[in-house]
Amino acid sequence: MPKVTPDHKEQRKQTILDAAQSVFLGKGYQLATVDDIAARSGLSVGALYRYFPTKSDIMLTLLERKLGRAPEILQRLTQDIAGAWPRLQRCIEIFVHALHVRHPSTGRFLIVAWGEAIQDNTVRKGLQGRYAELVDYLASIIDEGIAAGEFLPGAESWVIASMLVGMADGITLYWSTGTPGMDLRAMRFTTLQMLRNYLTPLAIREE
Amino acid sequence: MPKVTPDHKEQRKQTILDAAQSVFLGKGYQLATVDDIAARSGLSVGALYRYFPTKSDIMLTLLERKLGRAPEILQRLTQDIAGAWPRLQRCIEIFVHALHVRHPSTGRFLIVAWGEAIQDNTVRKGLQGRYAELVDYLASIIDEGIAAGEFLPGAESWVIASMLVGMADGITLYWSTGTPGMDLRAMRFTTLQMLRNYLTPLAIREE
Amino acid sequence: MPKVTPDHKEQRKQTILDAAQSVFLGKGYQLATVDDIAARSGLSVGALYRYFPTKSDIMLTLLERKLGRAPEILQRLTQDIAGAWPRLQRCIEIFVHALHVRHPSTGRFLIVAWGEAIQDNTVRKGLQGRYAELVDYLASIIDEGIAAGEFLPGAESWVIASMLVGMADGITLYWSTGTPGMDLRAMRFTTLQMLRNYLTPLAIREE
Amino acid sequence: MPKVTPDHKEQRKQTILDAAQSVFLGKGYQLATVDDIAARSGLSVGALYRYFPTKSDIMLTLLERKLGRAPEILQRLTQDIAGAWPRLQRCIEIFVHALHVRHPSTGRFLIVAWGEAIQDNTVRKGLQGRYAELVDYLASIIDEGIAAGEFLPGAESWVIASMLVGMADGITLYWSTGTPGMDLRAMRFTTLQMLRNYLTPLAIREE
DNA sequence: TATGAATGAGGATTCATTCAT
DNA sequence: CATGAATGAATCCTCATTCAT
Repeated sequence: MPKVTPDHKEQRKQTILDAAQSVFLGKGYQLATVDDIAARSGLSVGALYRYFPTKSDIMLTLLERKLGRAPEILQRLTQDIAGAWPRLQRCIEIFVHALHVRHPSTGRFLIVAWGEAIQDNTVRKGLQGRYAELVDYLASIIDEGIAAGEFLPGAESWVIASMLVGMADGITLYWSTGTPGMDLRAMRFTTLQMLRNYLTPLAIREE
Repeated sequence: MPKVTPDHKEQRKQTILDAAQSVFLGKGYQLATVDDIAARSGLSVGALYRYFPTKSDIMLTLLERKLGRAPEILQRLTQDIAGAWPRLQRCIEIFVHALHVRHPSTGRFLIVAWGEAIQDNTVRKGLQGRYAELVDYLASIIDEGIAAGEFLPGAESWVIASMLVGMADGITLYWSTGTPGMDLRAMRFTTLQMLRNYLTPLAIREE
Repeated sequence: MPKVTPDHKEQRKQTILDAAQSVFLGKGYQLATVDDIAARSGLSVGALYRYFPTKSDIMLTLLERKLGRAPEILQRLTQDIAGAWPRLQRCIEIFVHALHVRHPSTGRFLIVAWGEAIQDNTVRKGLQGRYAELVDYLASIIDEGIAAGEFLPGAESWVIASMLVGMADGITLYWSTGTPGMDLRAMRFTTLQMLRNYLTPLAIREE
Repeated sequence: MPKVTPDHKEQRKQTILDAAQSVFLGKGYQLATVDDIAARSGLSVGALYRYFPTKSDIMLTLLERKLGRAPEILQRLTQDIAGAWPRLQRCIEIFVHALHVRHPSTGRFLIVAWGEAIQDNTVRKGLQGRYAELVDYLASIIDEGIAAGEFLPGAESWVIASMLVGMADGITLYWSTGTPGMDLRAMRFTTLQMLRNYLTPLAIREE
């Protein structure tokens, strides 16, 4: 009789992933040892290898769960909002909020992942996939706004979305490493201002 | 017996740094071995250690020379341009140009450096310092524009500059790793458009 | 609750031994893991340890059952044959037949056992004991032939028997590993020819 | 300036191989650790890996040098002997002599190699190749004897040679592990006797 | 100065064995 | 009795750094 097979396994995996993340955040992937992870998770090395065949798989799973789900989550949190502009606005607020309050560690993990992306194709593809999904979603919002006559007709949705995601990740790099003098709130405000200026010119707004 | 003291040493250092960079770009810092660097540079490991006391020092020097000089270079290339807007415009063009044509490897090195920044304070400080210098310079241009009545009086120069540098680095991450579907030219165009809309509202432009 | 005590245990043991043998034949003893054996036998590792206290014990039991019984079996199959020469002839035929048709895997197991004999005294003693028993039995046949005037009086039975067993095992090594170009039938024929020439010289045969 | 490149490297290799052999003879290949070999050779593990890329390569090289050269050596030692029978006789004497006096460890190494042959194709091929070469050489002697009218015309040289080599290796197994009661001298004598009886029947001998 | 052989601690991974359920 | 998760010592191999020549 299997004692716990159903979710006991999932719990263990999660324990390991949590331990791994916290170790990775401290020393990066390469410098983190499997022993470190085992120690932090309270398991033995051997046990760890029952759940992940390789140190690399831990990283990959972490990547998938911590970063890969971002697009889906963002979508879930905003899809019910009416109006392209409010939805876009909400996306940006969520990003800032997440960075600021909710998951400050995710930012650091993004950096660790980028560090590995240089020599690990799977990691690189993972990050690029996440990027594409985020851009797609933001672009779809903008397109919707254009279609609804809410936004400037000629706006290049994909370009704008790319810039937003790029800026988000760039800012994450610095913010997550404690760069002094960053004012996320002001950046959010200015970004929204610029977007509004650009997407909804006077002509439209006045209607 | 006489020769080799003045800049022969500097040449050797540069050879090593070049070799190191190309190795780092391929496997990252941790996975690159000193033997790799020695082999690529055509020198022996022993020789290498005459110029750099530690593998880490190679990285640090590289960081300083390849990334740390960016602010200074940007400044040198643009300081003589008259007018805040043309100068700002030029900065963005230079960035895109550098990414696109001139130093495509610098982008990858930036990623490698970020990977190390997680656990290496010196690297982190280096990256943050570069960030601060770049932001300072861009902000100074904007401030100048405001002072000259060229830009919107209330614009928060430091915030805007932060956003620009953040976006630049974020885009660099993806671009340097060959993310498909990125249109740097269009991004540059749209960025300039947005900035212009924001910084020089109709009221000012009409004057 | 009642059942399983008499020979159920023996059946289990046999299942395990069969599984173990087939695993050993594939990767040798050292490389075979207890998990391998458990998997092949359809039992759990834990169950396996109820029947054998140690991986080593599995090997030892296997050695005893698969190799150690050979002398006894050979004896049983030939003891009723009248005449020393027909009996000797039959022994050689049985050996070739076994190698050829019946138990091709036994040969490979002999090799595995020899591999262990280097560092395991018990295994070594087991193989040497089997050797001694086989030699003893063959020598006893020859001695009988001499006593019966069937064979050359001065023949050194133990020496000849040793040579036969040695040759048998040597040939087994190569045959069991698929060495190309071995003609067991011809070897059997020539061996019998030589033995006959040697043991029953013309003088005797003509009588 | 390379300090010692020419044969310093070969010397080191030999040192390592000697150490490895003595370790292998004691615990077999699998149980022998690289640390064992390093310790016995007086070198560090790291040094060892400068000369052999893998533990397995040490084994393979050893196989080649200690066993693979046997056919060549046998040939060199006997090729100048006139007459097929004297040459065949000498081969057998050399084998017994080698086993007895000169290289008692080679026999044990043969066993270790066989133990690996089960799961290592290269080792298996090596042993089979050595076998084929030895058989070929002995068969060529016999063929020569037949051609010269010295031996029985119908003798199947390859079969006889196979039997001899098989017997040699089989006997080696037992002898090298100290099996009691083996009389190599008597075996040699009886083998020669049998061969002579078989290959040079009275008809030929009387001529 | 330059060389590259040597060092040896450290890291990922395996596996015989135990034991709570 | 059976299960299979857990343990952790042991193994192969790597690599930054040193130093004799």
